[in-house]
Amino acid sequence: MESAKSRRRDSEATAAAIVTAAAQLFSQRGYDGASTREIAERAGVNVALISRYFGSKEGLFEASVLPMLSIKTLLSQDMATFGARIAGYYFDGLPEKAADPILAVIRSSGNEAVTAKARDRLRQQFIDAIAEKLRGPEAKTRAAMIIMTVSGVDLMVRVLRVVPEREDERAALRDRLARDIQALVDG
Amino acid sequence: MESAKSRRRDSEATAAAIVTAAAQLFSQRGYDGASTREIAERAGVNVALISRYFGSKEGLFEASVLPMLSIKTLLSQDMATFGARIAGYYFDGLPEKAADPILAVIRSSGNEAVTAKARDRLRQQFIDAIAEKLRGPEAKTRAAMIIMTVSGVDLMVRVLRVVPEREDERAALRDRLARDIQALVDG
DNA sequence: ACGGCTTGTCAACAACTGTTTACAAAAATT
DNA sequence: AATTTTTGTAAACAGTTGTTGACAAGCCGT
Repeated sequence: MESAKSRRRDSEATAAAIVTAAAQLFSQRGYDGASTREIAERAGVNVALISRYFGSKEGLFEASVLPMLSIKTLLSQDMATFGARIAGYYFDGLPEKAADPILAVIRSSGNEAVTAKARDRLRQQFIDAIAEKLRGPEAKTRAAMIIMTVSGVDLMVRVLRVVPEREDERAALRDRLARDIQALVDG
Repeated sequence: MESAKSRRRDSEATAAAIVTAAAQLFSQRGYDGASTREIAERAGVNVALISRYFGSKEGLFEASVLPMLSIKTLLSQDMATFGARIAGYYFDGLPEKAADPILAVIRSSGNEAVTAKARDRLRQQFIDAIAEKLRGPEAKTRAAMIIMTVSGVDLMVRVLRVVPEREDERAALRDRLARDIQALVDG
């Protein structure tokens, strides 16, 4: 993170620092927009170490963003409150700077090589993972609808930052979102 | 479009060719990913003409992508079939190469200057435009839900190309999408 | 304290970026 | 027909990109 001079030499720690910085910057600027030099600088590390530890920029993307593409934590809790939890995540004080793998994938989608890698993981870790948790008919279809809706929210709220200005309108949208997603969960 | 040599000199026509090529490439690769040289090459035109006619790359983005950010045509028809038309648009033979302004904005979202310009237009031309067409309570909220859902579909289908492999699953998803969007339209 | 291995630094590379400048060719105007 | 204005070309610019190779510094077992 900071002052590499003072830090004792530790390859694991520096590699981890690179991964953390990369996850943030890929989320913020996308794959092409985030330069290796900026990543290295934020990690308090020399640029050349990216090549050394991850082979290439693409290798770093795989090591930093792809492993985060999962919503296991959200799925591990009670599915009866899934809609409310999702809606709350996006509308109740979202952390602006935090690394968001969906954000990273979206902003990197101009790069086909990167997108292809994310695609499979997205299918497994999101749609299939959700479908498994659903009871009732058309589980796969409903899971796809959920992920489409959620990613649309992600897109509007986090990527484009198009949200209602008035507080009551925001609350209304959050509640509606919670209800509609929950309806898809319940079937 | 092609062979500029043979074409008679016509500033309007060449400017239009640049706009067309730009709309395609911005959609495909995003703002940063699409280079001025590639745009010029596709338009069959010298790179320097981009600066001459549009001032800068950003000027070209404004002139090519922003004007397309509208769904007036989809809103001008009978709103009772809105859901089905949207669903059909995405699931019945989508044209891979066609320029898609939403796609362009998504893929350019790493660039804040560009995103800011798109934000306002998106609010006006999409959310507000839809809200005007809706009858019943919570029109604005429902409009926001619609645009979130649709953009989520756009994201999954066009950007990440995550769609069900089996034909019947795709059809089920399309029908479900049509119904759910229509439900939001009807209130 | 010495050798060998790991970890980090520095400078350079070739390729590409958006933009500008000076100039040539074509068209319009006189 | 001569001249001015518009339209297009070519080359260069200054900057950034990802990656690499040679080298220095730190750490370890002996």
